[in-house]
Amino acid sequence: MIKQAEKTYAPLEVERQVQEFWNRAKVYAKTVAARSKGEDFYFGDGPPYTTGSIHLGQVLNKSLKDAVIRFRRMRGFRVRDQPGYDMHGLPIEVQVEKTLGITNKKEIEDLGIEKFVSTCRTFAVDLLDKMTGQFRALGIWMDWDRPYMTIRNEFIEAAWWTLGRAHERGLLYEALRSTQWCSRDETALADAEVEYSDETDPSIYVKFPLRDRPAESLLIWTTTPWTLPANLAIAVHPQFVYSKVKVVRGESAEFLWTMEATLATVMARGGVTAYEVAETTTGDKLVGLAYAHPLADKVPYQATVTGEWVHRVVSSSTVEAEHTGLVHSAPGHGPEDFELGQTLGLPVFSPVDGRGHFTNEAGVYADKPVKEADAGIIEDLRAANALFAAETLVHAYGHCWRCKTPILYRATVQWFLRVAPIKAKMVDEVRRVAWYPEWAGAARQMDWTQNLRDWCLSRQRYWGIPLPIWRCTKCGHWIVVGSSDALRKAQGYADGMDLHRPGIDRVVLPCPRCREEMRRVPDILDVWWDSGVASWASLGYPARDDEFRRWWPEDWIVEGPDQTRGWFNSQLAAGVVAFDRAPYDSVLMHGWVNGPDGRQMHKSLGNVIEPETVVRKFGVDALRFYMLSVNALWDDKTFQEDGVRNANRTLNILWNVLRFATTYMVLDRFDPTAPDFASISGHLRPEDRWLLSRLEGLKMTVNAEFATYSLHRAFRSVESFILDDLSRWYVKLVRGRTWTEAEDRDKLAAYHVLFETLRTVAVLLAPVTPFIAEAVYQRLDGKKLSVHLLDWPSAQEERLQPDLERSMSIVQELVEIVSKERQKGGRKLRWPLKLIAVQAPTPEAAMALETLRGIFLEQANAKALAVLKANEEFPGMALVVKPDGAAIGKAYRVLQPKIVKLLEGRPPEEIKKALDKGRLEVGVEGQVVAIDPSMVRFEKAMPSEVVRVPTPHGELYLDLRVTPDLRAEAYARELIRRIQQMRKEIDLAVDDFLITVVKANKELAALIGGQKEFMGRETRSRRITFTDGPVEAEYVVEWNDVDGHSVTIGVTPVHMSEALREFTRIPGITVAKAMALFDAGYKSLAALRAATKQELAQIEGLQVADAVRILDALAAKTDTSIPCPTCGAAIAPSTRRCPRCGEPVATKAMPCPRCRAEIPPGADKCPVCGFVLSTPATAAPSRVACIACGELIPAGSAECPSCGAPQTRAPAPNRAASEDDAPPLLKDSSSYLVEEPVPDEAYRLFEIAQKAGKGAMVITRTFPQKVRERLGGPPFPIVWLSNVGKEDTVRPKDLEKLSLAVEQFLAREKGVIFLDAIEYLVTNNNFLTVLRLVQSIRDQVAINNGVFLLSVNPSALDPHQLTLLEKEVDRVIPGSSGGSAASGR
RNA sequence: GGGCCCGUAGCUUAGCCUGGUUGGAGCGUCCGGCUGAUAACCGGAAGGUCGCCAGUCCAAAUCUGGCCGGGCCCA
Repeated sequence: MIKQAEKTYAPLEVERQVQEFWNRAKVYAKTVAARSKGEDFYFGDGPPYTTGSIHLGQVLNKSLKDAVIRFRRMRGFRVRDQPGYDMHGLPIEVQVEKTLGITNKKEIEDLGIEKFVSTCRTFAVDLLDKMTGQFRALGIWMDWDRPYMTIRNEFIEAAWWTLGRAHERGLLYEALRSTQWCSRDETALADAEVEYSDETDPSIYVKFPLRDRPAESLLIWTTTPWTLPANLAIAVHPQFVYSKVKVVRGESAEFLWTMEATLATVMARGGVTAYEVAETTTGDKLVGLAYAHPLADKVPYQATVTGEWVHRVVSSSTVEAEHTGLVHSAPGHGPEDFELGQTLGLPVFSPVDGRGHFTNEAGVYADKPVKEADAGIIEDLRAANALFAAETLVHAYGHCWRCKTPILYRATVQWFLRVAPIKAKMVDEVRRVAWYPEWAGAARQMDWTQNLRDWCLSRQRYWGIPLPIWRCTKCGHWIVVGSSDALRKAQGYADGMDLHRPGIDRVVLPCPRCREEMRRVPDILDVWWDSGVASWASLGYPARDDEFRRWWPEDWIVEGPDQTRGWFNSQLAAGVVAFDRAPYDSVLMHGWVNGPDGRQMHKSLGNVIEPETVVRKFGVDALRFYMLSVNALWDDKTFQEDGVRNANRTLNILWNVLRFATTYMVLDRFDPTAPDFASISGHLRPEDRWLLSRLEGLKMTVNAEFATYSLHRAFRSVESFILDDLSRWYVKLVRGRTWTEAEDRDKLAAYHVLFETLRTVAVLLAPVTPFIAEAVYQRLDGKKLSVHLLDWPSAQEERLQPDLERSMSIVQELVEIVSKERQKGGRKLRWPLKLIAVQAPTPEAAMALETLRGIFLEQANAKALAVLKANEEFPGMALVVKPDGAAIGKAYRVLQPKIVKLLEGRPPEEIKKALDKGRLEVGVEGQVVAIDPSMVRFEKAMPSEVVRVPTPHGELYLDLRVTPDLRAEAYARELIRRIQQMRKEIDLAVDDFLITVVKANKELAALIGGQKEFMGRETRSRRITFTDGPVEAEYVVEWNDVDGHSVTIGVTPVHMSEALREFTRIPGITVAKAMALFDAGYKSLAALRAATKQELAQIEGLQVADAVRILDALAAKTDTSIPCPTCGAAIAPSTRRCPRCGEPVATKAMPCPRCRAEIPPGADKCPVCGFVLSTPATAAPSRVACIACGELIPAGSAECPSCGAPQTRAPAPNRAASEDDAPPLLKDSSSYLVEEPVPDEAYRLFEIAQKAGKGAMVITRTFPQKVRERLGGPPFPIVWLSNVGKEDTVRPKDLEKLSLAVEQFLAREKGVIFLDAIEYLVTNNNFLTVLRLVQSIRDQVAINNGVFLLSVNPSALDPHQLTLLEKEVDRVIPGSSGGSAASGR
């Protein structure tokens, strides 16, 4: 049933209601269940880190996921939608450290790892809950009750198993390497964990004196002075050209080796202006030169270290041609230095500890944090005369991405994944996977993958997946434990124990080689390994493989650009390690959400916007809509609150349209299922067909755009459909139709179109704005429990009407031009135009104006439209009098000038009229002069108030001249507008009436006197009076400027709408009759109850039959259905389980009808004997093909959800029987109209009644014998309508005789009167006479407890006539070819 | 230095893949209109070197190359 939408769109309230409804009716679970038979679709959720609060980027991320999941479900897929959380790692460790008030690893160990890790767990779970709450509030439908968590044992085992696979394939190794190290967290970092940001560092040029060449030095450049104590060599590029430069400063001269190419720049750095090149050579010639370490006296190691290449110039092709071209090399620090050192056999000297402090090996610098030592080192260099230049520079430098500490390079022993052997496969997989946009894969991911280096997997921390490597304390043999099974018999292992540290550290295994103890390597795994294995870990693999076999690999994943090196990469690597393939088949990469200034949101920039703030203002739907439609998903977004405001505005307009539609539908008790679409389709106006065509086009666009994830285009097209097509055009066009009082099909057609359109829009919006989509659907339709249970519509191209759309767009353009010209010419829209002409329209435009003439005139507010040929003259040309001076002068001499002036001053039409009859006599200076046709010529001219505009569709003429009639109408409209505003101000119900008094000056009153009826109709004024005295009314407003006049308007509400609504609910009581009742003093149902039949029958406009009806209706039991407490559907009071939502209705236990055992509330069957109380409504509906388009639709659908075609009335199995589904039984005292081309259903009903023992009488045109053959049964009287003139015939014109026959029959017995020849009667009589006969028979059966059954072929009657007939009966029944449901009335 | 993305009105952007009416919107500004979906809404005007320069083409916001600016990632 349609419910009126609330007056204003309150997004937060809508969200609250809908969330509450979803929870109450368990809609999410039911939506999932409804697709349980669909094709599998494995969506992989990239696990967000549990930070406790979500940011706008995550709003985009999850909204996008939600939209696609919902879309897929509506397309019939069974979607795996388990969310995930990344819960291990440094951020939580850091947070916990802060909470516990500790700052380093030692303090953690002192506190106890046990306590630390358990605090981390508590934190993580708590943060997870908070985030889940926020995601839920965003309307994200995922399986929030069972997310995958990286901290679970089964997840840990999956990570172990995968590492085991790596080991099996020989990809795991332990090595001493220069690694990126976070000194705060005291752990190694992987490439993926290093984040670059600007840092100010020293930039120094240092001289390294050559041993065997006095006064000669090598000049190097570095930004990390703290690595100089560990310097062991200086690298040159063998092919670069180097110069020995003579530099003279003061007294002394020295020689510096530096690269030739950058000589000038480098010298400038050192402030050297005078220098000369003493020698030039290539790098290879310098190799082998020995130098003295300038800090040898500060760092004892440097004084003692020996080796072939120690403190020598070495050759390296990695040296770049910048700065001095000589690179200081410290194999214990830089990765390239390390590699170089390894090949040359240099020692790995790394005098820095895990905390980033110099060790004792660093001599005087011992114990200092390395960065703090920079200044001292620079000073020492200066003192040693080794400093050439010292500056600072700002450059991108790596930081720990979790704690932001600048990284150090430090040589440590770590565990690595060897990438080289699998890289080719990874690259192939990047190529195979479908990327959206394409460059995210082909360019970005490919670039990253091709440059991959070995992956450092080990971390020296606590809160993470323990590295499953056990090593023999004696022989050093190590193994990888691939599952907890392998630990089962181990010492210290208990079944089901938590696999985290420190418990796992106590597990000891026997060494298979030497039988000694194996202990776990204390490291934990990089958290990226956690997420990398998510696609199978979340499926419980390898512990069990049922889910894995069913779902894996992921069909689709979507994340931001940071995941190129993050999750896209870790999954790819882990997938290739474990299964030789990427675990995903398609990847969508979305952009960043930046702050309003276009920069990334950062606390320090003060440009952070919290999702919560935005949601509070505009609601979740607006935010989601904005996020998914503002630009292409893969482009970065500059978040603008105005954009969300705009989205909210669009949704508000949608709501307004809904409000508009439902307001009138509810007033008219519109039932979208009856009469059905087929019977309406003949009444569709061009604008209706236009909108439906646009709707199909919209479906096509949305579907096409969804296919390539161009969601912004999909949703923008929905938006412009709502705004332009639906709200700004269609609603404007149909407004008038909804005001029609009568129950006519034209209005029903408009309702149908509005209904269909809004319903479809709700469906199309369901993925992106799930709340308002649900709200719209529930108010409109609600046949299904939720809009999210509906099937996604596919477009029917054959329903497109491109010609009509083209025509409409031409008319729209022309209307637009007219309004533009009106604005220029100062004619408001309320002032009608006399005439619009289009000259030489293009063929398209001519067709448009022909088919859509009415729309054009109405929207342009013009009285007439003329279409002119190219050579035709504008019909509104003005007549101009051209007096013939010579002819007049000849006749009247000196009077000539005065006569000419006088003639020119008179209306030309008047002169022409007189001259056409003969001659015109005018008085000049006391004389009467006669003007004959020879003295005057007439010309035609374009009046100045006619505007001529060229348009692409033809030349447009607008006649802006105002006539008294037009003026009257304009003023009437001015007053109407003001009265309407007053209605609104006193908050009067739309369908209520007024008494209106208008005080205006005589001139105005006289002008608009003729418009009273128009004004009354438009303002629902039962009476309008003009007065010149004081205005007495309930509400009076003085309008000072009604286009120049002062008018006082008084309105007094009649307050009868409530009563009218109640009264018209009684079958057969029209609005007019209801008003008669009201006027007679019956203002409520209670008042009616107190009335007697006689009293009612005496009311003017009412008949005895009406009185009977009223009293019957009041006596009858009122609607006994109750709303389902869960979903609000109307259900019978005895229902135990709601057929719509499937939720229990009963709150009390009841005894089993069979065994008397107690059946608990909500149960469907007896727990003891199994007796089934009612058929469960949730039985999965089987699907059948639509008879028209072949789309698979739920069995029992009345209409195809895709093409709208009505389905034959195959009774759906398992459907709870309701009154509407049952064959309509003929009730006594009632009249029925069966609409069908041939009277099959009517005959069937008649037969049923007859078999039930009712008396019967048939009035027919068919030969009586044939009727008897067809109906059989006991004999019954037949009135044969025929002109044959036999005794038993009645001539079709002789309605009196017919009426008499009926009267006699009813006097004899109370039976069924079946008339199947109404069309025949109509063709032979005035329709109103036939209608009166119908009324009379109807009234007679009402009084005599008979039944009147009328069969009609709808296409044989004028629709208007059909409508009138429908109004006279109690119930209209669509026949066999008409549709499926009967319409109650 | 390398890879990728972005650059269109004051702001946010569509259009670019697949070249072709006069480059569309929204916000903001100014001016108007409308009035029972209106605490709304609608229209008009002003506002554009489509980052710049070349090239291809009958034709370039769109394709190609180069440059400039911004961003992300990598070195």
